Amino acid sequence: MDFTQRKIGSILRKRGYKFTSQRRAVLNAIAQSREHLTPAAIYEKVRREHPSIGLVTIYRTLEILEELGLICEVHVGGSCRSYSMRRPSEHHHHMVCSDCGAVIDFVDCDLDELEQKLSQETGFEIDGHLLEFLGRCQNCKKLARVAGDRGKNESA
Amino acid sequence: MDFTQRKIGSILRKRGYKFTSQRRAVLNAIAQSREHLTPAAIYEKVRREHPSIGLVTIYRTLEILEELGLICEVHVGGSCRSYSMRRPSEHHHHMVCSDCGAVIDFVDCDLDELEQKLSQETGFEIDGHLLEFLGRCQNCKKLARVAGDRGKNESA
DNA sequence: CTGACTGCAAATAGTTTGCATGACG
DNA sequence: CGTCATGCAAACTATTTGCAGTCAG
Repeated sequence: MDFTQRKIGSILRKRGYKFTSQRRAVLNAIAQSREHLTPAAIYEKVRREHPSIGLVTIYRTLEILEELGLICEVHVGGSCRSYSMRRPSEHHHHMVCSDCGAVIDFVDCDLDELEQKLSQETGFEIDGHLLEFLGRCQNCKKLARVAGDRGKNESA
Repeated sequence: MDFTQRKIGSILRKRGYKFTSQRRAVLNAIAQSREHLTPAAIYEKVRREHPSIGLVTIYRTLEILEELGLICEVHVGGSCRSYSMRRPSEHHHHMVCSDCGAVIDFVDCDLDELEQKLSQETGFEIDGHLLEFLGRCQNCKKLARVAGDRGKNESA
């Protein structure tokens, strides 16, 4: 992880926020998961080590963390509010597994050229883009193949 | 518009759905707007000519229209549930104006190469992608410039 | 200490479901 | 005519807000 707890703490404090145990727990939950998590999922995770935490706190913490750019949203696939850690200052995109929800980041996108072309053609002033690939990760692909071999009769 | 009312009617009927005046109205509302509309916005629009329509009907109609591929969702920018007409059978993407909400479609995306590369590197089996550009359309750009010239003091 | 943070309960907003009536084909 | 669609009310889910007690700095 590129952002250490310590570093995050100081980022929060610099902005006048406090680094409470709840916020630490939320951050941990997100950082420890390679998947993107919904507020509810984060709540469940955090509750294990912090049974008294309220869902409200999750929402408020997510709002702050996003404002500070410490986490970022994932869009593809149903729920529109899932979060994962952001690698510092990297412009990046997501590849989302539609089966297990795993998210792989990648940096590589050659959209500048397209961006310029579109900008010229349409007169748009382009601020940014959202690029996400949706598919199946290696693991789920394997699992699906096995299940497929076994379940050739019960195909719905 | 590439889908005529008539054609849409027959598409619906082919699938066992009926082409009611409410569905026609919803379709009209979406087709007549170059912007993407939220269910609530569609509701308001449709109510003008169809005061007794229920919001529920909007939701149910949108579900069907999306299932049939007649409309498609836009993601970028706050609300996660906005719809616009889909040009038939075109794989396309959106350019969304963050000021006025205008959506311009474009077809051109050279992501196959990137897709293959990512697929090889990560083992993902990629099903599709979501690509949206966010920016300011020509018109809003102009307006902003004028406002900016006038309001150089009152910048909030 | 003091202001920011937390958890609770309640308020909102957005979306879905059950049901009796009404309209399409 | 039968089936699917509609509109209403109510149920749900997700998210936000108000408030009094609590905690970090």
